[in-house]
Amino acid sequence: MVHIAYDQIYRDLKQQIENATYVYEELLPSQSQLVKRYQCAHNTVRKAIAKLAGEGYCMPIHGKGVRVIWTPSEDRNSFALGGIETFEESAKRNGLTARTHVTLFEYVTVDASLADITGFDEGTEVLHVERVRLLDDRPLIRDRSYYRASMVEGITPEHAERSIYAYVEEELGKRIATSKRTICMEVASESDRQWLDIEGCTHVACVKHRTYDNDALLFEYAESHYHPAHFRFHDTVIRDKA
Amino acid sequence: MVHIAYDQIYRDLKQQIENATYVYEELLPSQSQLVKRYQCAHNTVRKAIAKLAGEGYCMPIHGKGVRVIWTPSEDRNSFALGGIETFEESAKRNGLTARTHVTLFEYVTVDASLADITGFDEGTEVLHVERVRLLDDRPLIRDRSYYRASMVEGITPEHAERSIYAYVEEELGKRIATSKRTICMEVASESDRQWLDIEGCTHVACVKHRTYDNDALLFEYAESHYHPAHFRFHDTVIRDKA
DNA sequence: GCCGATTTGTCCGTATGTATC
DNA sequence: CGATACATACGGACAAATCGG
Repeated sequence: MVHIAYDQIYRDLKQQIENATYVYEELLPSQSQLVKRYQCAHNTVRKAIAKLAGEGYCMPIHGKGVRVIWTPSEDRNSFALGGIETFEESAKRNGLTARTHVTLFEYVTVDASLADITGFDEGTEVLHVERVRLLDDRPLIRDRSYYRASMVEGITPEHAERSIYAYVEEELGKRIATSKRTICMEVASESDRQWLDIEGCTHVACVKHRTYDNDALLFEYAESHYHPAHFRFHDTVIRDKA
Repeated sequence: MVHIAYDQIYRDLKQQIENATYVYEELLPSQSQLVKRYQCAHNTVRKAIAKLAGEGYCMPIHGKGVRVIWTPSEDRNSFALGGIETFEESAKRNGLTARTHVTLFEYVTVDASLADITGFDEGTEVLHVERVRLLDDRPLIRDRSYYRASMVEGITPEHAERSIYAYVEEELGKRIATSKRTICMEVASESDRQWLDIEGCTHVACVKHRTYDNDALLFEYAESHYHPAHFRFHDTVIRDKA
């Protein structure tokens, strides 16, 4: 007997919601019906529904059913995982072409203050990379990143021009797994004014994140400064029943 | 036999991580050990760990163990569910007192353009409330909200001065369940300049959200405009294995 | 208000697959 | 290769909420 993965059921239902097979405010077939349809266990269906609910497609109602809360206008597919619009998507949305410019590429040793900011232990060797992202030659995002040097061996500025993640995943066989972020607004700094095209903007959107590799060890700390007009974030919150 | 809820295990482990019983980069006891300790099923332990992982406390590594990735400096308790710092928490963090001022309280019928923005059907009766949140008498957040009128019957401006959520949950017995958000930066509008203390700021942080009640029906649409210095958001992203 | 059918929510115990060491 | 540890799935049981008669 071949198992139908919960992920299959998840993708199937997701497509049917986007297809309008099941529409906004409608109830999905009951879990027991889905169990029959997919010839699987109760828990397997539930896992698929939980994933859909976490992405804002539906919402289970105890004793009643699972209601669709997704509308066609929400094209969440165009957003990458995590909710923040990627640079390329922002480019596409605005009909522009994207480019990356590396402004700094050097190895440093983490001191006390940098340790506090980045989360790397003092004394750790890290690669410090600064990049500017351009849309149609307008510089709109500035990244300052620190990578644990032992995890990006053999990397060159050319890799940084393209995608460091791609290098790490494809060349080194590592996987980026979990990321913790803080989003806030910051007063535009001198460097922001120097590198970004933010005339008439007093503030920039700032995303700070710590990223862990497939071994759950801190791999990267980064701060991204966005032109206010080029930052968007999507999210779905499910409230606890406590 | 009394069942030990997965939520108990979740809270227990969470506390032990915050207690430094298990510390950063350490592996938690294996799931089979936890099964013995809590006298429960494998799935129950897994559900607790999944919840912790979703909140950035730990990260399971296939074939290896579950690693703690939480550090004491992350006081995520001070943030309410959902990652956005609440008004009261922001007040506490800055040692200030919070107050709410209702600037508008009227019933309207949803027209086409409002329907597009809010997600309510055209013709729906909604309560339009505008409020300003003050910290030590400095106005820093402006809310424009639309509530489905049939879901907030009997509400008064006095309720809005305190907490509409509290009224809805305690008086009407409704529960707010799921919320979908978009975060972006917007150019400060005339109203923002009129009501908020944002001198020297060209932009405000803007959070738009649609909230669904315990019946999974759209209950509220709201836009909150934040003073740039008073907006913070926390998040943990877990990457798919696809 | 009560009862019974339906539906979601939680948990158990077991089996098997897969990655790490 | 074997032992360990996480990942997925099954089938059954019961609890809790909803709804209609």
